[in-house]
Amino acid sequence: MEKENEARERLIACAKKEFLEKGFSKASLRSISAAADMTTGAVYFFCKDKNGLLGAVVDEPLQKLMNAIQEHFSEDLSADIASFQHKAGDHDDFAEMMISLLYDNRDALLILLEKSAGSSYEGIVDDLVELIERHNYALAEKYAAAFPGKRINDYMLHWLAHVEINAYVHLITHEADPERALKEIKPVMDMLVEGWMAHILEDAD
Amino acid sequence: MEKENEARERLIACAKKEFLEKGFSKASLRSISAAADMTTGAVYFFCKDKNGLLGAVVDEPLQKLMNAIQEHFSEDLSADIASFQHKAGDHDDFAEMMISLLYDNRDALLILLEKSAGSSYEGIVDDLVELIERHNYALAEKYAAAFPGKRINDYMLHWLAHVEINAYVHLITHEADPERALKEIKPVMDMLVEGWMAHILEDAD
Amino acid sequence: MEKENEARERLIACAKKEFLEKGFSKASLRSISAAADMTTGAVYFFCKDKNGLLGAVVDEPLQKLMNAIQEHFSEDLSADIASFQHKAGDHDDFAEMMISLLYDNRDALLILLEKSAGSSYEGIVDDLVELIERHNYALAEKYAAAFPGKRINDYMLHWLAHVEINAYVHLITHEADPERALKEIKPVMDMLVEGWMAHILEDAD
Amino acid sequence: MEKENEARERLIACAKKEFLEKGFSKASLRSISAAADMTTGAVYFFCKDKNGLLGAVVDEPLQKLMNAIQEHFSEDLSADIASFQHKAGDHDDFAEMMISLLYDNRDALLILLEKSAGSSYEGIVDDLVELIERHNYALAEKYAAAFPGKRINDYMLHWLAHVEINAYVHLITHEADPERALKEIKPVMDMLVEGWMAHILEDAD
DNA sequence: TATGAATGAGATTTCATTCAT
DNA sequence: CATGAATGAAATCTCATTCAT
Repeated sequence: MEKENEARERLIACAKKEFLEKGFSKASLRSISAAADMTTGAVYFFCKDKNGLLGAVVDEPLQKLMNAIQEHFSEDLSADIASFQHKAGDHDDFAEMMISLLYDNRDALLILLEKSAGSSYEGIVDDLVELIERHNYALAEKYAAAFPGKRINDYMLHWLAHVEINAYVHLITHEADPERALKEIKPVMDMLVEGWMAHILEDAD
Repeated sequence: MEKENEARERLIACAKKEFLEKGFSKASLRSISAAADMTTGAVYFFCKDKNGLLGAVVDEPLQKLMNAIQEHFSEDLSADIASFQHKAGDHDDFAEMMISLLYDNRDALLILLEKSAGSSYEGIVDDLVELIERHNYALAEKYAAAFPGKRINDYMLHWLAHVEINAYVHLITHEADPERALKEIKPVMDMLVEGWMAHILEDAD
Repeated sequence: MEKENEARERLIACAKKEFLEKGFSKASLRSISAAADMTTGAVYFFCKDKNGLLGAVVDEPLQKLMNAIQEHFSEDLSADIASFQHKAGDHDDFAEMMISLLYDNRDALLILLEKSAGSSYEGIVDDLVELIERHNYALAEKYAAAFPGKRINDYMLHWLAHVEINAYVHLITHEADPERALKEIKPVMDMLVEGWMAHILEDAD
Repeated sequence: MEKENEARERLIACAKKEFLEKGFSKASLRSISAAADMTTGAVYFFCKDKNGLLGAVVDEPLQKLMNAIQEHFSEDLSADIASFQHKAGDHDDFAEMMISLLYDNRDALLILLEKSAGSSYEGIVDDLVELIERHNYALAEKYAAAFPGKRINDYMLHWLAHVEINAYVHLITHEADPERALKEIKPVMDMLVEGWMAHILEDAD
């Protein structure tokens, strides 16, 4: 029973290695299947195609990540946000969750976020950015309500979402140790919150 | 007279288009030369190889960019930096210069910065980050001198250089109009300067 | 059962033919695969590359040849060489062995020895010459011991090794029948032995 | 006036260099003309084609060599060969002539004899062998007249012609200095003469 | 369940040669 | 006298994918 999965897991492990080293486009199914000690034909038994093989590597971590973010956001928004002072603390929670998720599946997520060009996942970073962006937009609207004569700076909003995601991408790319990563990311997130509050609104007209 | 360069320019224009659409790796010399109405052999009369063709597209803009940055930095450092308050204004100059350079050759630089994976230029963004990082490190050391008991946060320094470059990459990617671009980038740079001053130093030990 | 190797053997047979006719460099994988009734891609399923295809043709005969020579030499040297008069007879054994090996795989060895320019095998004749040369040098040193005031003529030693190898190359090139070949090679080898004994030593200074 | 030949001579010198390094087949007209600082088109002004360029390099030395050999042979045969004892001395003359000719145009002749595969000159060594062979055959017939019951060993005759030519090819390949070359070739030629006399005739059936 | 042979289309690159100017 | 642009065909090699067995 378990044996049936052995080959599949070997395949996925080898695929992960190759994708990480060469990126999706340059990865070769031949060399992956050779490394996994099977034929190219076998790959097509386990997965639909090359893109499906990438899916086998990244789908689960991706789902976990998306779910966790969305769950966090729904709590975040439904909570009564009396003051934005609490944001920093919230971000600490968010950072801890993200780092725990990211480092549990670091290789797969590195592939997904940085090495998936050419696959159906190549726009995934933009999707994440959009997710963050939508959430932050809701937040910004509440914030703006307190400042008549101000309006949301859309470019800033988009760019900050972009930077927030890339802060995590940069982190898992450059820092292998999750504990140090948590220490590194905190001032980064603080800076982003401060920047958010200082610049997310601009003068109307 | 001008006719002599016609074909070459047609080739480079078509190459630019293809690189922009597909990226270096997936760009096809066949389809480039077909679009430029010549044989693949002819491409090799004009350029050494595929990488050389990319060079023909990006080398000049790249040189201009690097020279301008380096020149700016040497002025910047040699100037007497009595107070860091002036930094914001300095950044305005830098931003204007960058935007003018970036938008004069937007397509070529988009290719260089975002679509050059697989070519000899693929590390260029990291090179630029390093350039900024070295400059900022020198700045940070002067800054740190005024705060005993503090030391430079190396991760923050590197990440901020990274973000600074990517702010410009993001800008030319998402904003086609240089005047609007200048307006968009200003609060971004302000935010980075504020973040820099607030977080570039950390408590020693 | 045997059918599984059919295509591979067809390929190797066609490659042998083409290499023999055109030499390695001018041989075309396209025309080889066309002759073998398969696509060029299929060639790369069976072999690593063009050089590997040549290997598939010549490796086995080459190994046999090298092993046989080396084995003969180790017997030859370890034997008690009381008198050099026996050399002629020894050479008969050597000649018989060589001819039997050479004519068992005549086409492959013709390719290897005369048509492999441009491949990784192109220095193989020199390697064989060196092998013979080293062996003959050891022999010459024993011989020289009996003649004080004489020393080994290095150029002659090298040239004779060269001629010995080329005598066999010439033989398989010009004589298709192994029995006649054996008859032809005998006086040639006799002449080389006589020449060796008469000229391998020169007056010291 | 002389200037007109400057470019041509530069071209030929560069061609000589490239042919020597890469051999005729792998030599590239592009790289030759680039080295000679002219366009590929210009090559076709000076020479008919690639083969003609090789001709420009080797024709003159080749003619000199052929003429000298033929002249020597006609003297040799017309002379009254009472005894074959004189042959050794004759060979000394021949050797001196050959070395003088070969080393006057060493590079060109090296190309001709060893690097002309793929060109119209690729059979030149065989032509020279045939020239020698025909001459030696005439000699052998005179020799045979003195030994009834013997006949010419055709294979030996051909092989010895082959070896004689290759002795010179080997010489210019391995020995750069003409004086040392003359010293090296003498025992080689002696050996060949002795071998000739001992083995050129075989028992008639 | 898995194999291994094979495809077919594509990739980049090189080359001798030509010819209008 | 010489150029420089261009051709066109061929070269080797790589790849994801398929399918009979």
